[in-house]
Parts: sequence; structure tokens; C-alpha cells
Amino acid sequence: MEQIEFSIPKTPTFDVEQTLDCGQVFRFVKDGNAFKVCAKNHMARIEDKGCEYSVVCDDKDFFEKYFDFDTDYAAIQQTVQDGGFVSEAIEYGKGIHILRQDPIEAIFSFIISQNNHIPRIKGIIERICGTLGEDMGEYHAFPSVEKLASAGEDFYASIGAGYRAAYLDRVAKTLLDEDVNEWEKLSTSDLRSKLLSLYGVGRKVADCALLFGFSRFDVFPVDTWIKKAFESEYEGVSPEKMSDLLIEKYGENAGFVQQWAFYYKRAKKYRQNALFVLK
DNA sequence: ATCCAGGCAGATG
DNA sequence: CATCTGCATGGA
Repeated sequence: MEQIEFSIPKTPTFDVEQTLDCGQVFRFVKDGNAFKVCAKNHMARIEDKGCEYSVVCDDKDFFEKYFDFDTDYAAIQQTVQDGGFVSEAIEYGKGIHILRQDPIEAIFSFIISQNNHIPRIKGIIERICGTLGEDMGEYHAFPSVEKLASAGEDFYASIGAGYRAAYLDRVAKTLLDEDVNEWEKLSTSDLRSKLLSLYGVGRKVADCALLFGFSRFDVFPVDTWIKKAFESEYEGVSPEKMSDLLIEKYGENAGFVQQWAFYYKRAKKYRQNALFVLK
């Protein structure tokens, strides 16, 4: 496919490294002062030119939508300030955009993510694409539902999916009979119910799929890091209840707050480790 | 070596 | 409704 080049101006509220490395997406690699990202059957290489980003890709419209340039992040950041933890988290991760990812890709990615480390999640997804996805030359596309459904549980086990192999196999086969495009029309809570009906999808994975795959921002995935971040504020509250309360609090901005909080809380741990190593 | 990771299903109070 | 357990795997 023909390559197109375009530039993205640098703004205080968009940083490619933060956006890719904040844990919302797994199909990317660092390449010098550039990043290569794959999404569905597209790939982009984004280079930091100092004053701007230079993008080389096969579909400009696809990636402009993918990177969510139409949302006013500065306005959201101002709205949700609390003078405390959330403000700190925004200050730290103010360059994050929520990517508009493919629904199927998000569902599969976040089933794999459960009880798993990010580097390992990346490897599992890479092996699924490498084996089942169409060869696009420089990379492999994310596989079609038909491919995912015909692979079989033992395939997913063989590439290291662990106990999630059965989930992936059954969900792929379920989705063969579903029109996911129709799901887009549902309300967030109805769409959450649809996702929760999938084998291996609970509240947390459903909310990640809603946020990253269906661009629903009135969700608040609660994982181990978010639990730690908000446990003092919501003592003795179940993860699901915590999610409900945070959605109530932040409404249409909940998903953004969640991602800033996740990125900040997780980064703080690694900074502590780095300091520990230096001693 | 032991713990833990973007949790979930199933079983049991 | 809430709480408990087993789960595959490999990085830290």
C-alpha cells in the first residue's frame, strides 16, 4: 500500500510516547526516536522531530481518527482538576490521548491482559498476529474473527496465553455470530452487558473494551493499580462499586481520569524501583 | 525463590 | 449478595 507522510504539531496535551506507553495499547515498538504502531491492518511510524511529529503511514484518515485529535483534552483536564492526586496524575500524563482502537482487537487484547504483565501481553498478541494475521510485508495485521475462531484453543495455549486460551477460543467463536457494528448503537450499560456475556470478560475487561475499543468515556476500569490509587478514598469498597462511584463522580470524563491515574500510579512504582537500584 | 500481574469463572457461605 | 479458590505463564 502507498505510504503517506504528514505532520502533527506538538501541543501540551499530546505526546506520542505517553499515549502509546500508558497501557492502553500493546502493538507498538520503539524505533530510535520513533514509534511504530500497528492497529487492525494499518501501520504508522511516528518520529519525534523536536518541533513536531512526522507520521509515515498507509492511511492518514485512519490514524487521525485513531489518535483522537478531535477531543479537547485541555478542556477535560481543566474540568476534572482536584488539587490533589488527579491533578498530579494529569500533570504527569497530560500528553495522553485515548486511542480509538478497533472493538474486536480491544476485546481480545484485554482478555489477554487479565492477571498478566504488560510485556507478556504484548508477546502473546504479537504471536497471535504473526501466526494468524495477514502478512502485510513489514508487519502482520490483526487477524479476522474467522481466523481467530478457526485457530482452536490449543493454538492459544501453544503461544503462551495460559488459562485465557479457552476464553479466546470461545469468544472468537461467539463473535462469528455477532454483528459488532450493531453494538456501537447501544447505550454504554447495554453494551457493557453484551460484553459481560462473553466468556472470560468481567467488569474490568468489559470497561477496558468500552473505553479503548468503543470510545465510551463514561467508564472507569478498576484494576490492581486503580485499587491502590483510590483505596484510601474508597475504603472497604468492592472494585465494581468503586468503578460505579468514580463514573458517578466524573461522568463523561471518567475514562480520561482513569487513564491518567493508571499511568501515574504505575509510573510512580517504577520510579521508586529505579531509585532503589541506584542505592 | 516467591510474588505478582490492567481478573475471571465457578463454587460455596 | 459477598467472599474464596484455582488458574498458566514468565518478568521482577
